[in-house]
Amino acid sequence: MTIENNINLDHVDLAILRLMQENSRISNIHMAKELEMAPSAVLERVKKLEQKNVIVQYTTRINPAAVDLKLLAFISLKASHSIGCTTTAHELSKIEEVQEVHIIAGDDCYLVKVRTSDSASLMALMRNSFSKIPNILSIRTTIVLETVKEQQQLVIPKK
Amino acid sequence: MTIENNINLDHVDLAILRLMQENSRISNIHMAKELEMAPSAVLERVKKLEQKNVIVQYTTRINPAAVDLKLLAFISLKASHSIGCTTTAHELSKIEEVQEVHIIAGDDCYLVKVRTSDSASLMALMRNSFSKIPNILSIRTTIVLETVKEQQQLVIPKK
DNA sequence: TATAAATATGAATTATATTCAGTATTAATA
DNA sequence: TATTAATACTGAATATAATTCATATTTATA
Repeated sequence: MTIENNINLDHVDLAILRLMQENSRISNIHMAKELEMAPSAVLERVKKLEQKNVIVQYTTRINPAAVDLKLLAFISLKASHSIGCTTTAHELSKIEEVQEVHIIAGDDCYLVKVRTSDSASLMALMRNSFSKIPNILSIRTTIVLETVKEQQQLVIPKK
Repeated sequence: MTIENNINLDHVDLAILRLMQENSRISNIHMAKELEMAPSAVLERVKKLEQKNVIVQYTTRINPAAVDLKLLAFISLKASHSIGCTTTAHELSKIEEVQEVHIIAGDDCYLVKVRTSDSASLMALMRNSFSKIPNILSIRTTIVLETVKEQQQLVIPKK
């Protein structure tokens, strides 16, 4: 399911992905016009992209401020290797406010992206959730002052 | 357009956001059943959320490996303050492979998220794009070995 | 409480997704 | 290269869903 094997996307597939990445609620008819083919053919390809797990999810980007998540922070964590790396990573993943967990190369072990309403709730989160995870040696928090670009989309290659 | 003023989302709005975040292609009828109200009423609320810029975009999450973007990296940049902070940030934003640009507190100035196919193309990117930006004092690259959680979604508050 | 504004309903209409049989195209194989 | 098999596309028919709108209900405000 997760691993892709014999994926071979042609330029039509890539064009579909580009369109759907830009607007997942685009109609088949609109895409079909754009691509100069029948709606049913487009639909067939989309279904195939879903099956092949090329398309992971149709989602909605929400203004964080509108739902009171104004504080964004990146947290670097170092942990002792007494427990497996993925074990700790999964502990981190369980925390609701944690949006991303990456295992990274270098001195630190994990890089975590967190959203909270404000610095007070970030503090609370550190105290109540992060500190509870065993074998963590150090925590370094980087507060984001301003986000200039946030393109959750991928740059689909030309060909 | 960007700044939210008198936004007041009730629990129905939040429920809609939760559903659409999970699946932006969910039908109105399905949502209406879930929320026990008429499809037209749901539609009206959705349109309003779009207008209010609470809903930013309907997008499609694509498996990065499927489009040959297997390398994820975070890059910390320090810059001299000879030029305004946002100027440099916008230069960084122009780079296609750059997914996110954050202005951060602390010693470094910027945190940038980048996706490329492999380390070679990351190198090339550094040489051809990042190095071209004036007044950059230092660059520190963190390679992601494995992503354990990648929830681009926000945790919509209960109430 | 009276009035206005906002929100909801449900039926009618319009638009879109989905299905499917037939056809074309492409790829594989002898 | 000819033949076959597999894959992809088309277009019409059908099913499903979005959208509109007149009316009703609820909520907020004077």
